[in-house]
Amino acid sequence: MIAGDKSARSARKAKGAGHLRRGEILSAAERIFVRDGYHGATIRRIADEVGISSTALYMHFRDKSEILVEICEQAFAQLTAQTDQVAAMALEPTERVRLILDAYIQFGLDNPNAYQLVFASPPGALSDDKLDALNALGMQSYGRFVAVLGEVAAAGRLRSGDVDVAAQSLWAGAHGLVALLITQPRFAWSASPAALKAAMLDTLFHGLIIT
Amino acid sequence: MIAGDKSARSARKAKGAGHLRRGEILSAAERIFVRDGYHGATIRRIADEVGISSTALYMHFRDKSEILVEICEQAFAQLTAQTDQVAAMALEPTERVRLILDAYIQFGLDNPNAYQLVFASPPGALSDDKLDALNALGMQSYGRFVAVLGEVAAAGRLRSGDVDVAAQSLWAGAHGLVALLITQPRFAWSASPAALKAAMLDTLFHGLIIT
Amino acid sequence: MIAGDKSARSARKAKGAGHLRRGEILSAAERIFVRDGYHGATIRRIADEVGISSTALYMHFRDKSEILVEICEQAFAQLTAQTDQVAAMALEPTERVRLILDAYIQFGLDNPNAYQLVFASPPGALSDDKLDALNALGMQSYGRFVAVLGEVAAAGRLRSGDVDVAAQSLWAGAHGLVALLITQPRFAWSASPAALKAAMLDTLFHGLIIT
Amino acid sequence: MIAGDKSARSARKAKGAGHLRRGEILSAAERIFVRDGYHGATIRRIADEVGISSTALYMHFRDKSEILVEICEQAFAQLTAQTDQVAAMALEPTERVRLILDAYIQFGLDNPNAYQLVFASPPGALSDDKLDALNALGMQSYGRFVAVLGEVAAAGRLRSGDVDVAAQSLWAGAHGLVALLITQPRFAWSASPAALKAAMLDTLFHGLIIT
DNA sequence: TATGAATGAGTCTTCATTCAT
DNA sequence: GATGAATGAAGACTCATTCAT
Repeated sequence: MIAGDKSARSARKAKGAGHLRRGEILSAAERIFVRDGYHGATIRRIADEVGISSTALYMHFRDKSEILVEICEQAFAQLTAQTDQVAAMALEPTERVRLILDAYIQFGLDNPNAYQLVFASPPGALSDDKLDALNALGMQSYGRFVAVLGEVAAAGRLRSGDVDVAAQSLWAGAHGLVALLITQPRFAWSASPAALKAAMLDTLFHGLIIT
Repeated sequence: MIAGDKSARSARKAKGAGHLRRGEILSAAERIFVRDGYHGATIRRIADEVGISSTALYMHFRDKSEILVEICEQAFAQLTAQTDQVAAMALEPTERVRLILDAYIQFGLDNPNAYQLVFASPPGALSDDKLDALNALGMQSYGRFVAVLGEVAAAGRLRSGDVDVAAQSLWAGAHGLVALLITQPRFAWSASPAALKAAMLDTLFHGLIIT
Repeated sequence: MIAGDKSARSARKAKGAGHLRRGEILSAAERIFVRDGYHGATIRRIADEVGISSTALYMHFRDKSEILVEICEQAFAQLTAQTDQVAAMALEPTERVRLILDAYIQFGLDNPNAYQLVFASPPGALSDDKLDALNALGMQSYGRFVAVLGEVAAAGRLRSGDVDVAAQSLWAGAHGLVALLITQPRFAWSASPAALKAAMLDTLFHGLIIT
Repeated sequence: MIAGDKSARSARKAKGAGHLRRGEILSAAERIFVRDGYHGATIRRIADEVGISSTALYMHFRDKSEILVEICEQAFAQLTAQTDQVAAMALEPTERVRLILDAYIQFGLDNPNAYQLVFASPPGALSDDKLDALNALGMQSYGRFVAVLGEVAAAGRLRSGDVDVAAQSLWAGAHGLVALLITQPRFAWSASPAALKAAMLDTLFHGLIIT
């Protein structure tokens, strides 16, 4: 039913200005989610930011969590597309792994809002159903990544034996940098985000991959 | 718990009683912060968990954020003490660096509540003043860590030239693992937290430090 | 229903189209009034049930209460017609009184929705004007009934002296059964509605009318 | 748990002024329920009537339906007590049956508010659990009544064979009068409520009971 | 005739906080 | 040191209704 609803709604909105409003709301919500966190992003504040009444939000989204979910879905879709693109490049597997991670970190820095939503949404914000759905989406991108890393392992270029553990270490390293840069803007970082990203990738690659 | 309360009542005029209450409140608050997130941890729920009226909380803490701050302070104090202890050990600097990071990760896994509070407290929860104070505390522990890493660099054992960048990479790597393990319990981790911790430390050390 | 709509569109300028819609809306509203009560019957739900937009309802009815009123009017018209028909039969007055009451109860059981609306519409739902108008309609049917009962009295067959009091007792008895059967479906009724109806009529007749 | 809660709350309130407030709220709510119906009786209006903030209501009642339930419970308790008292009188069974019904009707006329709440609470107002609980309470009073009517039957004084059907007819008759008098104040009643009550009881008794 | 978009008032409920006792 | 009662502000959400198209 939900799926039916949605397809009906997209059909409706495709022909009119509804699409625009939906987009406006999503980006306003994203902005506020970042600035004030999930609970600070109240329906009223989002509506104010868009310049409409709070009631009007309910014409476009069933409830508050639907806004959150949609933002995450968009972000994940983008991430997966980006990962797919890099994974399909005609390059050495090790280079592709590095590019994927590079793009991942860059994505996090470019979309701190969505990134935080996905990786640090507060307990209770989303129902288990929605969390599961979101997790499944996240797995798509991660799956691509592990596949390429598998190629590296198959080529005998992985220092550690276990592909999964290696993948999780790389992911954790990338995530750590994104997360800290986002949540600790007051920290006295000693270099630009780009430089820190490069340093982190160097570290992880020296650490894990035989070049 | 309620029974405990009552038995304590006979001794409530004893000098230390207020202190005990404060401690009870702090640990109750910490428990709930973890379970329900910052916004889920309401004054009433904390008071119920302790077994006192919500009004009574205000006899011990000026407001909700003060509870939060105190939890963070305790956590940081513990972290700093632990870092100091390791830093003072009679070991090779590289070994001390590794032990510090190991203890850091372990601390995060053991105190996910406080850890999240400190490194992912929702925007708006704390005033800028309090954030600054907390940051200063955090710097103590971080400063110890950088000092030891400086010894490593001085011994020419640092692959990268910049001590600060190296420190930040190591921190980010450690933080990433803690953060993901805490916030993604649904993920299909391929090894135990301890094993993942070891793998991450290996990676970071192979990557950054000349052994 | 939507398909039906579209096929009707070619003929929409035909005189009766508006009338059909009106009827559709009324029966949808009636259905929902029963299921969800007056306040549960929202404009949107009615519109959804019909398969049109909520705005479209306002092309046929000035506001929500107008729908309510019209349903009641229809019900009363039906009740009056039915009463008239029985009252005109070539039967003993006592038999006609009984048939009228029988039909009244049956009407209530067959149209619990409308019946409740008329006899238990929630305060505030209707303006005083509309209530007066509805009352006047109700009086038509009641008037017919009293007239026939007058014939019974004229024939000296009424145990009690006062025709009006007798009429009101009979009405109350009939109403009581309808009302309880409608509002207390969870009660452990010991017989079918039809049997209870017969029992109630027997009681009232033994009680009031000399046979 | 609910039971535990309640007993704790009564214990708390028993010693202070809370009891008074609770009572004030209940009677204010009852007044408004009558005047405006269940949905018209909003938390805010009730609070205004009492002269407190709407928030304060939640100190005394978990939610709106709890107020409703408590009113009904009180009414039922009163009704049961009254029925018990009459049922235990040293009178002929037939006289006791009549007195019970008389008191029942009088109770409805004296407490139109609670009466309507119990016998015409709108769908959706109460959860099934609460409805069941209320029904069980109602059955107590009804059970007493049926017992006395059983004595009448045992004495061979019941015109109809089935005690249950007879009881339900009597109940319906009594209810009908109460319901109409309450909901149709605009009707041109030809006698006082007391007179109509007497007439109704005469009718029902002539109809059902052999004197 | 019909609609999508919008709105202001209002729903119940929960929050952190205060005050008299 | 502790409490019950209270409150104003705010939370998400729904309502009947309107208006431009």
